[in-house]
Amino acid sequence: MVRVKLPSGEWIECSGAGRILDCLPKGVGLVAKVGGQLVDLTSPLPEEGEVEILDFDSKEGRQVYWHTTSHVMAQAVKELYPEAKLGVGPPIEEGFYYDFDVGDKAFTPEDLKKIEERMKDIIKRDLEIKRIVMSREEAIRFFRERNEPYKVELLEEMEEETVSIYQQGDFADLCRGPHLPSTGYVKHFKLLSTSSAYWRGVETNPVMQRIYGISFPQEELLKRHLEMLEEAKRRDHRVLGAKLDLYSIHEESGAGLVLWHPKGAILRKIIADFVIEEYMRRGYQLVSTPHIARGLLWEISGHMGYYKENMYVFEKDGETYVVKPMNCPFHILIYKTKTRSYRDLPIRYAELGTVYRYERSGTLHGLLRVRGFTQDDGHIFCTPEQLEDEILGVIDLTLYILRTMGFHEYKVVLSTRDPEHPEKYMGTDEEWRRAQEALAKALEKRGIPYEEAPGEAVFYGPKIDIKLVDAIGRTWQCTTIQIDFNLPRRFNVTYVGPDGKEHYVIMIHRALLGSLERFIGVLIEHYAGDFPLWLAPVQVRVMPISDKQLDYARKVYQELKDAGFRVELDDRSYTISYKVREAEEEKIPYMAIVGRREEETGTVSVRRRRVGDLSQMPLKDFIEKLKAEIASRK
RNA sequence: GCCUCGGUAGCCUAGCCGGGUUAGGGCGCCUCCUUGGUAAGGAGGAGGUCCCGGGUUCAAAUCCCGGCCGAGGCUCCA
Repeated sequence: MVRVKLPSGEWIECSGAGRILDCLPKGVGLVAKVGGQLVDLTSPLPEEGEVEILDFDSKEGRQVYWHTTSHVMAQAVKELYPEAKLGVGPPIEEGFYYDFDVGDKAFTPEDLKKIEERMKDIIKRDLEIKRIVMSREEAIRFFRERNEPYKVELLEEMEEETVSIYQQGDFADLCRGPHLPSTGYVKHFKLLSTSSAYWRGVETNPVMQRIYGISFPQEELLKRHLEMLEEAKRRDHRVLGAKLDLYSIHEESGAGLVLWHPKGAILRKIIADFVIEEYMRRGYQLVSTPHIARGLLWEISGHMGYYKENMYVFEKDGETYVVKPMNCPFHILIYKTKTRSYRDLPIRYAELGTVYRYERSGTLHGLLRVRGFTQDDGHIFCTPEQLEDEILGVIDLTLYILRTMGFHEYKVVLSTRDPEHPEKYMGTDEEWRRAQEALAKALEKRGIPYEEAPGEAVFYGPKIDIKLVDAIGRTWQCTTIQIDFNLPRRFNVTYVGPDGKEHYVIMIHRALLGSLERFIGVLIEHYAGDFPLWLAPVQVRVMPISDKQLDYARKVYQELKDAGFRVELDDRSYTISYKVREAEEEKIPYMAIVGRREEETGTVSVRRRRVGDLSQMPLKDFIEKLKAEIASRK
């Protein structure tokens, strides 16, 4: 007797020698979980114990669904282009892809249509998907016969002695599985894009053609997903950035170098002022350091060795200089101007430091990936005992800032060292143990769920990365909190302990917004350009109904300006409808409309963007209303 | 850097496949009329190296080759 938990939460009981699938109500479930292990619904029912059935509402269910769709796509491609060689085809965060070696060919949109048609046909055939277990040797022979060299290469590098192959009709793929019971399980799908990718992501390897797609069990879900992709396009910060007149990037001045226009510059200043003020409140001291430094500094820091490719280096009078790619060495030099006692620690330096890093041209992307950017950088020098409290402080500060900026959901990753290869890392075992523990404990104390990523730490220390989730569910990496065992040694950064001896400080690098450029890019997409009042580059536009009210409009404008608001006057001789339409499109939060009636009563008619007319009110009341809304930062 | 796709006025875009009058439209800009009460008032006008170079042709925005630039990916990362 086996207890089976259905996706609905309901339990049923099964027994017998059949497949798991046979005891389920028709159409229920995509994959099963037995003893923590995902298995095919077509696998035999265990004799006893519990089986959990998963459907598309679970992450695992979706992954299996997408994985099978990728096999269906691969089968369609093989049927249409028999010469295509299979690469790999996994499910991803949102959908799936499959890589093919098709020689010089590239898939066109018309090819995708053809492939989609063939996929529909394969789904209609409702081919049974069979799991076949064989020895690795057998599998190598199998794929060699089928002329699939990439599969053979994968197999030759595997350590397992037996492997599984999934077969549907004439199509077979090396695959761990599990998969859906038959191709008919795939319902609604769409091939989204093509690109090239190197075999196994290595530049010297052959180029393969990748096709991305997505699938859903209900048409409605597919429709919604495609709408979400449209929505993401609508929010593109590069389009909005131009439309809202925030910034531009020019061929003449260089790719990846941002020119902030008045409206973008003010947005940048509002954000910068906000974070600096908050830093000062929390015990940071502001420092400021130059844009260039002698090469010597970067020799000491080690960047000349392992980071040289990314640095802008130049010569003057036979001396090498470097445009700074980081701020930390400067902050260290400031720290080192005095002998520091443990009583002086922690010392927290902050700087909005503009750094320059050479990035390959293909990687540049609007504001999200640039070559010159301003980090909201900070370095904390502390003792090992202080580490946990400092991390707590940084986490609290980060969450406060991100929440204020309108982000309420996060994904947190704790990157730790690879326990198998401690020799790849700087610092002692004790330091690593202590640091990793401090990071984990701080997260736990705040009840923040996180994912641990062993082996993902950089060589100089463990780190916490915070990815924020935006209004339409996409994640963006901004915040990083890193512990550094390397630079204190290279620069001999120490403090005198209670024992009268010198000890290396613990150094924490932290950038909370990451960079102003990237953060503003994310912010534009998050709000779709429709910023809350406290961030809006223009908060109010005063609009006279006709030229007869120009004098009164100027007076209103001046009073609002004197009250400290970011205000504009639309003194053009256009109709009010036209001015309203334009202000709405420019996403200006408030319109102060003044006509004869307002002039006579000393009032303004207030219109809130996207809401409409809020009716006439005394100018004083409007000012109070604005002040309250700005103070709420909502 | 590599692969794919693209490049027509400040911006968006038709024309390109099947070469053939002065390259068409919209926004914006300028001038004039209009002074209008909450998402486009009307008329007129200016504005183009059709990315650049070469080739094919009687004829090239259109076809071919090379280059430059951009976008989407790969890779990397804040």
